[in-house]
Amino acid sequence: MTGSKTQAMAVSTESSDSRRPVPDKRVGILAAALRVFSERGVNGVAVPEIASAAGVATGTIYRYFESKEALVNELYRQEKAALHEYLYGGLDRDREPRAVFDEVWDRMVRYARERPEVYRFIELQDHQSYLDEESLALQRRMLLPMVNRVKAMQGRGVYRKDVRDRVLIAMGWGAFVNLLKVEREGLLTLRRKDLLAARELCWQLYTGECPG
Amino acid sequence: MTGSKTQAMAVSTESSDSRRPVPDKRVGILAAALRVFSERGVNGVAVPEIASAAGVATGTIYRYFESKEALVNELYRQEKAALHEYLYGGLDRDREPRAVFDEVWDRMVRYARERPEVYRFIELQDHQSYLDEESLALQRRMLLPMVNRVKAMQGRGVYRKDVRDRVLIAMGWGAFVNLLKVEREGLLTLRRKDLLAARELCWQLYTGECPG
Amino acid sequence: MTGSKTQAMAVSTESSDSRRPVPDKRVGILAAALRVFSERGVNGVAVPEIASAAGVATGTIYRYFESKEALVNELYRQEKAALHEYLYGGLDRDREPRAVFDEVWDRMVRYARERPEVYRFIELQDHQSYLDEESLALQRRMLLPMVNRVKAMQGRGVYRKDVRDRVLIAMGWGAFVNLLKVEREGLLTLRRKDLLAARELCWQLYTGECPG
Amino acid sequence: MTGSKTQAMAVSTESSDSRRPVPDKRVGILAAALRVFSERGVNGVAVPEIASAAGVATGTIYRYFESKEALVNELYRQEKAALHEYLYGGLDRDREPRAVFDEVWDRMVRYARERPEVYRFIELQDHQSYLDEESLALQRRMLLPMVNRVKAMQGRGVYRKDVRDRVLIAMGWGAFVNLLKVEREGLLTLRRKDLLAARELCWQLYTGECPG
DNA sequence: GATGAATGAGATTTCATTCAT
DNA sequence: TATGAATGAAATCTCATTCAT
Repeated sequence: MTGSKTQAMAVSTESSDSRRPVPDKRVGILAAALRVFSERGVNGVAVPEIASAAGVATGTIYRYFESKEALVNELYRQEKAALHEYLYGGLDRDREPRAVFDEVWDRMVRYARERPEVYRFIELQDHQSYLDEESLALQRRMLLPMVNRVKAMQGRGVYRKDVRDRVLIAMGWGAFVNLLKVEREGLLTLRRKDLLAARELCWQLYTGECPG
Repeated sequence: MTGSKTQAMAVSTESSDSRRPVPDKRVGILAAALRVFSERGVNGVAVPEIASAAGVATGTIYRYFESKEALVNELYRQEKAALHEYLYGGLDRDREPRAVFDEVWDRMVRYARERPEVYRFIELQDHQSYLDEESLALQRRMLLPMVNRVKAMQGRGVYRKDVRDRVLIAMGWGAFVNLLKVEREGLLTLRRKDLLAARELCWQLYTGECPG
Repeated sequence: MTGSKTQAMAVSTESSDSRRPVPDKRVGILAAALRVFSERGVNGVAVPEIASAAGVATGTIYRYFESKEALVNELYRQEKAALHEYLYGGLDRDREPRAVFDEVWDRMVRYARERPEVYRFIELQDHQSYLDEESLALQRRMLLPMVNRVKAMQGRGVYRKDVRDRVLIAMGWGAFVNLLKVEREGLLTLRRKDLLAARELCWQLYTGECPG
Repeated sequence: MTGSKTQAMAVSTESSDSRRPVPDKRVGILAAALRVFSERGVNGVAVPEIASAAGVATGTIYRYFESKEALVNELYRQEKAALHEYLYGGLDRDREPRAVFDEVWDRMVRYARERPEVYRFIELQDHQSYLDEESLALQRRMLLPMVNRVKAMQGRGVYRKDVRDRVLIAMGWGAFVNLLKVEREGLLTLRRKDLLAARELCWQLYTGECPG
């Protein structure tokens, strides 16, 4: 973990010594839970449904997780961390601000396309009552690097200073996430052009630059 | 009781001296439901909890609503319509675009301060499975005037044209709503200055204008 | 009550001194209860439904009857007694046995046509758990005159002696009542001819006579 | 699928050595439901009571039946079919009409002795509102062979022709069933002699023959 | 007396969790 | 270890009865 190859390390650790063609029941359960939770909410899904979505018996869930609540928390933390890693992992923060911004935005879009359930799940409101202190702490911890990045950019005169860092972040994130939500609800189909325009918009929102 | 007064009596008794002194049990139930739903989600609240929040017995809920589902739909439609009315009711759309924009934004903020549960409830994801066709139709119908307004502004060269109307709306609304959500989660406290800055930001987002 | 004009007496008592165009709420409630009970069973009807069928408020039921159970018992006793009176009241038992038999049978049929709900209600099984000791006693008491009549007819060599009185009665009554039930279920429509044939059959059942 | 053994194996495993040693929870629930329904009516019994009569937990009922209504229908169809099979199964209809009649009657009596709850349950009125189209169709279908038998006997000059087939059946069945009902109500105890006499009576009812 | 909204105990049904196999 | 039937507490909904007007 000392070097720069975080991702590579992770991969080699993963594949370790024995061929693991079956990605472990625990993983399958979490994946299935993510799928059904993102569709119908945490409270809207019964444990046996998670089990059958995962192709295991109900009881098996309880061999891997103490309770539904524990499963929800674990899933939340895993997906939150994975998203964070996907967005910021191996990011070269020394490049041009705009390039870094575009890279992160593109990763956000790519992730939304690859694993749309993740955003749905993370933005769910109805798991709030399930989340334990550790999950809430993670939530806050994950925010910090973003805040620091924005602060730094403001300090360097790249991002606008007339709006507080957290306000900028909240609005930028909300704009992006709601775009996905609206598309998911079928009110809008996002084409390549739209996404580029939205990226541009967001950049202007952060920096205060004008179009054109 | 011999003359014509019977009716008059009844009427005068009815309207008495104050506006709606009895707020009606139905109204109380809806208000209580809004409160508890916005806190723990629709699936997270049992009917007896709604009842006790409303100060009535469980059975009373069912005198006013066919089922929990019917209650959720009615509440959704009521709040959606009330919000819409609050934001756009009596709005003078012929004033300066910026003045109209500011007015709507200020109403959004004011409503969020007066009735914070409404945004929480309306933005909940977990009532989606409860919503019937009528509610979904309302959802779509409510969007139209907004789209038309944006289209008109784009046509008049006020709002930027390089971003599709629905994309603009989705991002603007998402930015605002997430600001509230983040505040609610305790990650941020919005001061007067922040809200004005956010308004400015959003205007720039719509128009493409530059700060300063 | 000393004379023979029982019926006339009853009528004159009924109309007494004041015009009673409204036949008393109590009577209306019992009538409505009979109607709905006979259709959906005692357990299948809620008290407010009885009330609305009677055109009174729910609470009014409880001004006239202590409970649903009390209402059921009263209705049962009233209808059982009324049926008994209709079938045997003022019957001249000294006429030809066959004439008496035909008369009773015809009354049974007439009553079934005039007030079909009565048979349905009385033959219901699901009020058994509601019936109190008094109702059960009436049930037994009502049987006695029939048993005595059959015994007398057996003694006079009119009805067959090779079958016990109560067996004869049970079978005759069951045959008649099931005929009505089957018609009610829509499996059969009883024409005049069928009813005469059934009467003949029943007479032969009681007496052992042959057709023709 | 190369050999024939797969199936053969399965079969021999299936039938093993003893006749259905495990009477299956489903069967137990149906049996318990029959018992309690026949005593207090379908509407008079709550699901937990069925459960405790069956020696299972309440929730278990719902693993085997979709709803109380589904349970009632299944039970109804099962018992109706079983009764029909018991009465007519393997019957040699080519024997003397009287012998066939006696055989069926005796089976009716035997079944009433072995499983008295079946008649009680089937003749209940208060499950009518529960019965679905399939059950009602079965009801009608089950009647047909009886009607055909009676028609045939009338054609052969065995049963009387002056009474319509369905009227004969309704009266005969009603006579029998009410005999049982009266006995169950404690108004009568049926001895062997009574049952033989009743059988004779019923035969005469069908044929028009005279006693002696 | 009459009303019918309100009540809350009880009915039906669901579901997180356990446990015998 | 995995299974999935079984469990019973809790959820949704009904209804006999009460009581303020």
